[in-house]
Amino acid sequence: MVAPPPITNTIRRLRFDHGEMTQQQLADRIGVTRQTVAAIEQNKYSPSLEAAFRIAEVFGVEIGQVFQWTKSGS
Amino acid sequence: MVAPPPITNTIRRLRFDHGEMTQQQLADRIGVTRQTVAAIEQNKYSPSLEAAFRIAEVFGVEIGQVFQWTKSGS
DNA sequence: TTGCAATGTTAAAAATCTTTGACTTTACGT
DNA sequence: ACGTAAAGTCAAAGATTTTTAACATTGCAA
Repeated sequence: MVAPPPITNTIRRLRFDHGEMTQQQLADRIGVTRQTVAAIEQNKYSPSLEAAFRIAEVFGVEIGQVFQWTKSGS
Repeated sequence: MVAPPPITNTIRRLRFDHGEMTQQQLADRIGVTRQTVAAIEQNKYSPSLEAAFRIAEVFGVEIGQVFQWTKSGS
């Protein structure tokens, strides 16, 4: 599949709302690479559930406040 | 898959709390196969973020009420 | 202007998730 | 006992996510 995921996110805003955290710093805290954070921010693909949990934890919010799923189709 | 994921879930309970929904019925509603639901229920692996969103929607709860992430050692 | 940190981007390989198909087991009703 | 639905399990193939490594672009400060 080459279609972008129907899931958007507010990671970029959350990073800057939290001390202008860089992609690298976020990547280090959630245990993925800088490129992975960049790709997720740009909705190239949506992360694993575990990565999503870690990101939400870093920012102290619920997963739903980081990722927005637009129930398309159906 | 080499190690079980540090994410557990309450799908089995939720299915039975919602009219004894079968794995097949849940699978149909979230767009995956029966084997995938079975594997997730048994924590063989954790699902994609999109699958997690769909499951939570079926049961009308937040992702955090379906999946529990135990922030273990990292 | 030059240098540097942050970010954007790509390709290939690795890891993980999902499907398909088949077979087994369990539980329940007749 | 038999038939059936639901669930457990497995292997191989397919799809998606992540890593690794490299190079390009942007913005800002000295």
